[in-house]
Formats: sequence, structure tokens, C-alpha cells
Amino acid sequence: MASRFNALKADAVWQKVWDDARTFAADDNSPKPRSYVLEMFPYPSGKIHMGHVRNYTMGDVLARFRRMQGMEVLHPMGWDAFGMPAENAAMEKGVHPGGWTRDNIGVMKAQLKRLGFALDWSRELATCEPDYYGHEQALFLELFRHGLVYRKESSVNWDPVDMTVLANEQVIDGRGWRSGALVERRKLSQWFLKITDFADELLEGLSGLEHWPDKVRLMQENWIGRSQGLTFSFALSDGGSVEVFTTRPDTMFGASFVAVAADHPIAQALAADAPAAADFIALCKRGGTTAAELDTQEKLGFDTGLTATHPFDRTQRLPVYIANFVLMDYGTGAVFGVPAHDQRDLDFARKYDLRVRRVVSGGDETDPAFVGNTAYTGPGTLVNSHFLDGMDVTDAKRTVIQRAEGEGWGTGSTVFRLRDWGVSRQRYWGTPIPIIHCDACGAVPVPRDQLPVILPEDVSFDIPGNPLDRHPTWKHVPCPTCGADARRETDTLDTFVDSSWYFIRFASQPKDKPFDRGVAEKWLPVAQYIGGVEHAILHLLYARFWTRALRHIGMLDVAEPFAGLFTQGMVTHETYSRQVTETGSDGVDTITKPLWLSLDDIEKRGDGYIERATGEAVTVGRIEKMSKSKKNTVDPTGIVDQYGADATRWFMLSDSPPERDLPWSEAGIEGSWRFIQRLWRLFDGERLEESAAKNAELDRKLHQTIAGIAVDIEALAFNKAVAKLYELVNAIERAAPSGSRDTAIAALMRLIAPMAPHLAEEAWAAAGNDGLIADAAWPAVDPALLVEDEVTIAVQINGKLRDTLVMAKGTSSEALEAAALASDKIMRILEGKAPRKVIVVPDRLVNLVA
RNA sequence: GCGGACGUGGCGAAAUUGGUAGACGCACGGGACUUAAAAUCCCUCGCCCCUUGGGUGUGCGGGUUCGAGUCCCGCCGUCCGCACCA
Repeated sequence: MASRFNALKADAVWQKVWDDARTFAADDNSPKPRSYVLEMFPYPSGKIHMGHVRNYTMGDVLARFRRMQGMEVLHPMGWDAFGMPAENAAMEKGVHPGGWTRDNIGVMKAQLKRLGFALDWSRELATCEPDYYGHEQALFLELFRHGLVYRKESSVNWDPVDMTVLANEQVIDGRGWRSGALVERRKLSQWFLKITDFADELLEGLSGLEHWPDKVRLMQENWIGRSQGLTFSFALSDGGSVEVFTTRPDTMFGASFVAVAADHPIAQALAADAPAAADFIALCKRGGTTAAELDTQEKLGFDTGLTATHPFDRTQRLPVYIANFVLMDYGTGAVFGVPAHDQRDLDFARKYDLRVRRVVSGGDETDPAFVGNTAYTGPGTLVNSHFLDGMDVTDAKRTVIQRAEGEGWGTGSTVFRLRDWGVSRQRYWGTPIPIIHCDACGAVPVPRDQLPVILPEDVSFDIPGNPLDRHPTWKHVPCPTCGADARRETDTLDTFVDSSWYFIRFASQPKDKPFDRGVAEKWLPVAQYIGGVEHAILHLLYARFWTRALRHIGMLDVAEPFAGLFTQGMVTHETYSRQVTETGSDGVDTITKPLWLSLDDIEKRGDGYIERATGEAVTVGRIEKMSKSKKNTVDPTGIVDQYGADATRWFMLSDSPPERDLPWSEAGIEGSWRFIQRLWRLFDGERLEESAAKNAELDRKLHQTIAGIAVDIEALAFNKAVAKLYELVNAIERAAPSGSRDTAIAALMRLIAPMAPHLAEEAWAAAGNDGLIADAAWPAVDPALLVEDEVTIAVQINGKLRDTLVMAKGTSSEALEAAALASDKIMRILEGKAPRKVIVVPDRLVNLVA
């Protein structure tokens, strides 16, 4: 009688064996082909969640599979350990961010180990430790030395209560997400990295990333946002000039006004002595920035009284406005308005009654001069445009640019949407920016031998603001250049800097420098990177930039850090809620809102659920990403303790394609657990003696499965690999005892080893094999066994299936046609008539056209 | 508004890229074993009908083709990204 697989016991046994034997430590000097498999490292927020389990299981299957394929695999893990949540915890609970973070790392590391991931823990790193961020400071100074870092005044989202800068995504409806205070725009001196120097490279590089999802490449392309056009100047009536950028130089003759942003120097200068202009600028700044507001916001302008001279017609004077729809930080902060061919310009012109003149004809206007309230932005032929008349839009653009350059008043130019990367954060829990400010010498880099600049431990979070800034001693240091009293930079680096090079440090981590170039280049680029799509732009763009910057300064010869990228879907769950009413803030109105309930709060009653505590009916809501706020999370720890690591891993890989969301279900994990037990019964069952009979059909199924799931795993199509394994197991279970069956069971152990490694090791050892299955080779495929010798031929009449025939593979078209016409069913339907036409697809079908 | 993805049974999905739609799993239902339960095993399982058979079916409407889930045109819906980008 077969025993039951004791997952909890086996998990512990094999995890210890792997640990003790350092099974998954990567060897830098291995002669084998290398593969670097990496999942995005976690932020140590407290406990791991199902999303982590899914992410790391997928990477683990690939890593283990490639090991079995004979590769030297680097599969490391670490901690993205700096960030705001640690400071929030410090403020709320009175703990130190470092202690909180390191405690969380301890908990989460144990949880990851509990899942049996094939990780090289010897390379573990945490970005909050000086032996990581010290090297980051060195890299920052290298970029500084090469002119890729600069300091500039910039306007930021400032939370006046928390006294900190907020990222755009932390501003909700104009208020700080945490304090609820109205966010202010404030000018601050900030450090920037010159990512725009690499805008072209980063854009061009995308086309070489064949193993990236198209979606992510497109998102980065749009984010970088390259536009080509003409930059030129208008002469102004006050003797000055204003520079504008346009992508539509072809529409020059349709211009009827010039508009500048509220922050534009011309607007600012005017505001200095015209109160009305100042009022208008203030009005512009008050305008909301949310999508809905922008959509409905009226186009407003302030006439400066200045006029601009049209470069093609000196007699033509265009009014100059300050306008609320012109952005200072794109292009030159000034535009010329062509109402007929730009919707915003048209709205503006209609409001201020400016000239609307069509200069591009789409060809189908009944009245070529008429423009309604919809601007025409399509292709066409130039009209009303003197020497451009009759040209198409493309030719006209080229002609105008050539002429502008020839006459010296403008140049063809490229403008990017991408901005330089502001990396200053007024926070404690981050990498200190290694700069010292001296009144005499300016911003001086911290000398190499004084690195790392270590965060002081003795800080307090009882009042808002940056504890580094108010620390009694830390920031007071002598200037490294002149020795005078100077101050440390108290801003810390954006945590995206930490994650922009951790994959390099994983590959090589010498004590005395950020990485050893030769070793890092052995491993990089990462062969397969796996993580959430939420990092499609920021993290992945910054890491690409950082890698290219290191190449630019000659530190590392790698162009792209991640050769393959996979973005996995979220783990989702139903939500449960009960409506509650409460009195609004005015004390009169009542507000009805959902009170979210966790799975533990409810119990099944009939078709629905009731809340345990109150007995009230529960509304089953939509399936959403697991989140604390909706209380629809399932804790992986409880699941692993109940079903074991392998069943948990198996469920994560089953059914849903990995790029799609995975709906969590209790029934699903139970199904996986049953399958693990089913496998164990096979492994633990009776075997025949060596000489037993063959089963050709099962042999073929086995080899098709070996080949098939290798393809599926490489493509990260784990759900398909899982389905193929179910098919093989079904076939083995149905087969009578034979040598083939025993062979298939032995091979099956290795086939499931990447996914259910504990079960596989247990079975491998029980079967009397030496060594670990983790080190075993992937079963070899016999190509002769991949082909079927019989095929099922579909017989169609007019494309409708009428019969099927089992024929030898490779049967001639003539024989197939004859067999089809000889079928009883077919003869009955054709009633003796000959088909008009016969289409034969060998080994597939016969279609008779009646 | 711009850009993109997707839409297949009660559910998660598969379909060799134009060739037998629904593999595989979950759930439901029926049965075997058991005093009983659990576990396990077997069977049915898109929908409809006049049920050894037939009709119909991949969001909707057209089209191309001997043949369309797959290709083309037009709608509808869902989700994601960006957003006054000149």
C-alpha cells in the first residue's frame, strides 16, 4: 500500500540538504554555459505575499530547469531595503527604520526559504547596508566626475505637513496621500542625472530587445517621446524674440497667434510690472492637473500686447498671449497657434476670436475655406500657403526646415518628452548623497577614501521633516578641498537608484569596489528578468540608463541589462463587503460606503456569505488584486504550512497563463495538493523487473512530453507545461505494467523536479538514485519517438466535419481521397454524386466540395 | 482625447499560427468501494432537438477562402498605459 507524501517533513529535509551542500551557489569560473535568471527583488515590507510567491516560483522553475539542461545558473536574491514605509513605521510605532527593515528581512527570508527556491543566498544583499550603498555612492561620484550629474532649481510637490517631497503618484487630488495636506509647488535645489543625454540610445535600444513584451517597449517608447520638428524664433515688437518648437512647420502660413507658458520668462517679466498679468499667471497655476480637470478646463489666455513677426511675411504681426495650456517644461515653453490644424489652438482661437485659416486640405471639404469646430490633423495638400501650395505635408515640412536653416532663423530639431531624473529626496532612509557643500568651493564630492558616507543611527522621527537635516553633528564636516567649515548634503538618493544596479552587484561583489568588470561581464546581461508590469517604465528605464551610463564612462561593457523580460500577472481574489452608513463630516449627511471584510470575517451560508460577528449578509464584490485595503489577501505562510511548498508552487503555475491574473481559490490549491499525492503514489508504487514488455504508445507520449515541456518552460508557458504533465500522468496511470511504464515514471521525477522539487528529491532518493535530482540532467529526447505513425484524418464536406479516418502517417493524397470517398457516412451524404472539387491536406484532412 | 491589449463552456484555459473548437485543470452531477465518512477509483459534462442521428456554437454585423477562434472591414464591451507634449 502506497504511503502518503509528507510534504512538511520532506520540505524541511531537502531544504537543509540544499543549504548544506550549497547546491545553488553559482560558480563564476564554471566552464558551463551561463544563464542569469533574476526576479525583481522585494521591498521588505513585513511578510511575503502571493504575488511574491508567484513571481519567485516562475523564476525558480526556469532556474532549476536550466541547471538540469547543463547550465551554470546565477539565481540570486536580495532586498530593496530603503524607502518610505520604514520611515512611516518609525513615525507610527517609534521604531528605528533600520531595525524595522532588518527584522522584516529576517521574516521574509525565512518565508522564501520555506518555499524551497533554488537561490544563491551567498550573494544576498540589502541596499540599506553600507557595503551596498557605499559602492553606490562611489558610482554616483563617477557619474558626477563625468558630468552626468548636475544640480538645478526645480519645482517639486511639497507636502507642508510631512515636510517632504512627494512623487507625482503620491499626490492624490492635489493632496498628500498620507497627510492629506494641500500639496504646494516649491522650488528646490535638486540633484539630477542626465538621462536625457541617453534618450536617443534608450529609444533605439528598444528595437533590439526582442525578448521583451511589445507592450513594455511601447510604453518606454511613448515615455521617452521623441518628436521631430523645427525650432525657430519670432522677432517681437519690443525688440526681443521668442523661440518656439513645432512638429508642424508645414502649417506656418496658418499661424494666427503665439502663446507662452505662465512660467515663461516673457510672462514672468510682464508680471513684474503688470498686476493683471500676475493675476492671470496665478490663475493658471491654481488649475488642477488631474485628467478630468484638464479635459474640461477652458483654454484661457492673457494678451501681452506684444506682437510677433511672421518669418515668411514681415508684414504679418501675430498677437502674443500667455496661455494656460502651454507647458514650460516641454519644447521651448512657447508655441505658435495654427487653429485650423490643432484642436487646442482652435478652441483658443474661437474663444478670443482669432483668425482661422485652413492651410492643409484633406481633399474632401465641400467648402475648402471653412473650418468648423474640429481641427483637421490628417494628411493632405498645402493650400493658402504661397510657395508651399500643392505640396503634401511631408514635403512642406522638409521645405520649411530647409528654408529656415538656409535663411538662418531656425533649425530642424528633436525634442524629447523624457526629463532628466531628479534623484534628491528629503528623507532619512536612503543612500546619503556623497557631496559636501562649501561656501567657498561649492559642491565638493566626498573623497573616495571617506566613503561610505554612513547614515547616522541616532535619529528621531517625533517631528516631521528630514532627521538628517536637523541632526546635531552629522552634517557638519570640513570641506575636503579647503578645510573650511562645510555641510554635508542632507538629501538622500531616490530608491530607484538602488535598484538600478543591484543586478550588477549580484554578479560580482568585491569588497573594495562596486563590481569587478570582468566577472560582471561574464554574467550580464540578465538572461531572463521577471517581475510586475508596474515597473514597465520607471525601474526598467532607470536600470537601462544606469547600465548605459556605466558603459559610457568605461566601467562596464554592457549595453542592455536585461536581455529577456517577462511581466507576470497579479494574484487576485474575490472581495467581500458590507455596506455601512456613517455621518459625514458636516454632521448631517450620511455616507454609505463598503466595509471590507476578510475571509476570516465571513462564513458560507446557502449561496452567499454572512459576516460571522454580526450575521449580516455579505456582498461578494469583484475579483481584484490582493491588497490589505480590500482585505482580500491570503497569507502564503498558512497555505505552505497546510499544503506544503510543492503544492503551493504547483498551483501558482497551473491554469492561468503567467502574464495574466491568477484568481486564487481554495479549491485550486486543494487540487494541486491532490495531484502531488497522486504523483507520490506513482513514485511509491510497485515496479516490474527489468525485462518487462514495451509500450510503444507510452514511450511516444513520454518523449513528446519531455520535448514539449522543455519548450513551454523556456517560453515561461508554465500552464501548458503543467497540462502536458497531467496528460502524461493520466497516460501512465492508464497503462498496464511494463518496462516502458517504469521508464516513464523514472523520467517523470525529473520532469516535475523544477516545479515540485521536494517531492522529486524524495522520490529520487527513495528510488535509490545517487546525488540530488537538482543536479540531475534533463531526460534526453529520442527524436524518432516524437512522430506519430498513425494520424486521424478529418473528412469534411463543404468544410463541415462528417467523418474521421485513422490512417498511416504519410499516406498519399490519392489514397486519402479514395479512403474518404469509400467511407459509409460520406457515401450516404453524397448520394452517389461525385464531389466538384477535392482538397487534401496530407496527414490532416480531406475536404470534399459538393 | 491618444496609444495598446483582450473578448472561447458554470469557471481557469488550450488550439501545431488558416485545417477535427473546448486538450488539461476546477466545479457540478451520477456510480463503485465503506456500517458510515474521508481518501481513492470509474462515468457524464458547450447549447438545442425528432438522440445508433442531426442542428448550432469562439462578443455582434459583414467580407475573403474549399475551409476562419485564427486574416480583412465596421461596431459593442472590458482592462491597461499616457495625457493640454505644440
